[in-house]
Parts: sequence; C-alpha cells; structure tokens
Amino acid sequence: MPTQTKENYLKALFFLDHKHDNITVTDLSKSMQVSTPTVNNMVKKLQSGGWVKYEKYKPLKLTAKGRKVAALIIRKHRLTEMFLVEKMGFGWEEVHDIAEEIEHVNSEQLFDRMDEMLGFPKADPHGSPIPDKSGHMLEPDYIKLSAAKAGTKARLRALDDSSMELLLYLNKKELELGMLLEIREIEPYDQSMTIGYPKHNNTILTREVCDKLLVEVV
Amino acid sequence: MPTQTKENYLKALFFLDHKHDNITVTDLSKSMQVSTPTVNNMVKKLQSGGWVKYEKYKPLKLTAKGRKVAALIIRKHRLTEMFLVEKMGFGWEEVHDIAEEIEHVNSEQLFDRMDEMLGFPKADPHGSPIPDKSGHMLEPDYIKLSAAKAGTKARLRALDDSSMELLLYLNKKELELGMLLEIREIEPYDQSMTIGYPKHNNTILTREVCDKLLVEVV
DNA sequence: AGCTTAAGTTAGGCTAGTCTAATAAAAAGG
DNA sequence: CCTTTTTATTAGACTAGCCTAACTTAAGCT
Repeated sequence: MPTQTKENYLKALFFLDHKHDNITVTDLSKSMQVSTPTVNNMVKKLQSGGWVKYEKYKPLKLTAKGRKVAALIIRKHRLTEMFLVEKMGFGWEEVHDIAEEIEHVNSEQLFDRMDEMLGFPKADPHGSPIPDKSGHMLEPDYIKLSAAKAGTKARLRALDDSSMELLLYLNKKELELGMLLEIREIEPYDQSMTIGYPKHNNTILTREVCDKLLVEVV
Repeated sequence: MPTQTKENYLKALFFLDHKHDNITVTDLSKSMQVSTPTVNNMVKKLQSGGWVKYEKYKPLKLTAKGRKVAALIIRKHRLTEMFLVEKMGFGWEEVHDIAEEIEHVNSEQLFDRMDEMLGFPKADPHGSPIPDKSGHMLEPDYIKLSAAKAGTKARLRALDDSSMELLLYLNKKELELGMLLEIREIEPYDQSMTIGYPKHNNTILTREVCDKLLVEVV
C-alpha cells in the first residue's frame, strides 16, 4: 500500500499519461506543485515500490501495477463525487475537494456500497468515466464542441476540465450534462459559438469554453 | 489547524480526561500506542499550538481550545458512524475504522449535511453523545447495568466500549440499543445476570459484559 | 529519611516528504 | 558541431513523527 502522498503522485502520473506521451520530471513537478528534486527523489521510491519505471534522464512510465493503483484511486474519487452529488445534494462544483480527501480512505466496502447505492454509475458528475474494480475504464470518444461544425446537434456529455471556475460559469449559463446543444453559428474571427439549448436559444460561448465541453454528436 | 496525528493525540487526551483526573505521559503513550519519549516530544508541540498545558513532570491538561478541537473531531467521527449505519446500511460493528479516517476530512459542509440528513441525532450508533458544532456535548447519566439491582427494568441506551468483539457478541445475543431489559436474577458468586429482553427471556450475561452496558432505569 | 522503583526527560538516530544551491546531462540553435 | 539554455540529478538541510538508550526526577516503601 502506497502512502497517501505516493497515491497522489500516481494519480498525477496517470492523468499526465493520458495527455502527453512522454512524462517528464518537470511535468510531474508542475502537476504536484513541488520542486523537481522532490519529484526526482520520489520517483526513485515509486520505482522501488514497483509503481513506476524510471531511468535517469528518461521519461517516466507507470508500470501496470502503478496504473492500477492510480485507477482505483480515481475510481474512489469519482464514486465519492457522484455520491456527494446524487445522495447528499451537493453541487457538482463543491465535490472535488471533499473527494480528494475521501479517495484515500482504506475501505473497499465503503466505495462498493456507494457504487451499489448509485446503481453502478459509469461516469462522475462531470462526465468523467469511473474505472471498474479491476482498474479498467472505457473512455467514450466524445469530441470537443469547439471541433464541431455549425449546424451540428450534439449532447453535452463531459467536461475536459472540472475547475470550480468553469463549473460555476456553466451553472450561471444553466448548461448541464445531457443537454442537447445546437451550434447555430460560429464566428470566424474568434471561433466563438452561438449555441441553442434548453431555456437558452442564442448563448455565445467563447472558444476557450467550447474547448472544454465534450459532446456526442447526434 | 492541527495535523491529523495531532488531532488523534487531542482526541485521546479528551477521552482520558473523561476517565482519570490526572493524565500522565504514560497514559497517553498507551492510548496512542507510541513510546513515552514520542509523547513527550509531541506534548511540547501541542503546547506551542495552545492545545495542551504542559509543565515538566506535571499531569497533562487540555486547554479549552484543545478540548474544542477534540470534541469537533469526535463530532465528525460520530456523525460519520451514524451516517454509515443509518444511510448506508452498515452494521454498528463495521463503522469505527471507516469513521476513524473520515473524521479528519476538512469540510464543515460534509458533516453538516450528514447531520441534517440524519435529523440532528444526539447519539451515535453505540449510544455515545454527539457534540454540537461548538464542541459541547451533554452526557446523559446512564448507569452500568452491572450496578442495577435484581428486578430492575431498564432501557439499553449506550455502550461503555464499542470494540468489535463486544459488538459482535451483542449481535449474536440480538441485544440492541433501546431494548427494555429486565434483571431476573443476579448470581451472587460471580455477579452474572439473568436478563430478559425481546425474543430472549433468560439470557445470562457475565459481569464483564454488564459493566459495558449503559442503561436508563425506567 | 534513605533507598528503590517507576515515571518522565534528554540525546541522538531513522524515514517520509519537502526545500535550495550546485552540478551534470541533454536539447536547441546558430 | 560547438555553445547556450533547459532539464535532471546530486548534495545537504529542514520538519513531522517515530524509535532506543541513557539519564533525571518523583513516588513508594521500609
């Protein structure tokens, strides 16, 4: 069992792995908000534990074991977020920090029970997939709204970033997961989009926002 | 904000405070399962933080501030236990260890929400009182069943010890909080009691067990 | 009261996780 | 391809928590 700190490093590595192909010490240090020597020191320990493959001056790689540990923590995080929203009435913008702490609780039973009570959900409140008990997670191939053409109809399925700021912005715009969006117009100058969706017929969203909305074209 | 470790020391001090009048370094070291030098070192830090009053070779004392911090953690612990039992279907013998971890989660909202969902309970699943948000807790003056006379009718209200072993034993005997107990007979030789209660007319409980059952005479 | 035992304290050392400063290797760019 | 810049590593130090061994103070018992 890795310590709580090590679990956080593994989680960060897991996420970096899904973006870049080559994870550098610097990437991880930025993601963990610690100095590079700290990361250097830590990856050596993570290697001794068999969670990471590390060779001097080479990119970092998660081992299968490390990837599984990370996925199971993400599972606990996302189940917790879903539980907080669905069973305890929290808003989707309030749950991240709480889940960040509860994800380290050592109790299979607790999370299995949440899973059961939630009816074995496949995604968390932000649309991110929940890994199964063996650490596998299927990532639906949603596209960014910003990549869709004018006239497209698409359902909002997930967010590429669940920062409090974005979530509060979407709350204000009354944009929710599952809603059907229709791209009415794309402004050629700045790629901002005019979107229609329930209760909002012509809302303008900037490129920056559309980049973070993952949709399923219908 | 004390660290998680310090919170555990304060909690232990709080409980010791309710038993002995003079808390010694040795008491705390036994309760925390660490060496006396470790405790010695820690109480100095707890003093700098203003949670404990400490003078060399003198008994340890919690300050008002320390007592409040401890009570609030106990509040979080007991609300969590209650939530796990009432809202998530756990058995009263399963919840201690999980609550031991969740009690350190830093979110007033989480515990307030539990409190609300539970209807502001006054006791946890083992009958222990739940401190209020300002750290105050009223302890009902239940008596030990072992202190009652033959013929007494009393309601089981709380346990003086919630070890897994006792809880599993009580499960086996189908003894639950709130049940009306009637002392049919007390064996003079070993003080074991013959008790009647729902579905069990003549169960013998040893002195050791009766010492841990807190009742309200009716 | 004086000696013995128990309890508390100090000293010094260990791991986990962090840092800064200095150095070494790799990558980038003329 | 050689120099500069960026990135990675090493060295050494610090805090939080823990330990054992040695020593000191307090308590307990003739």
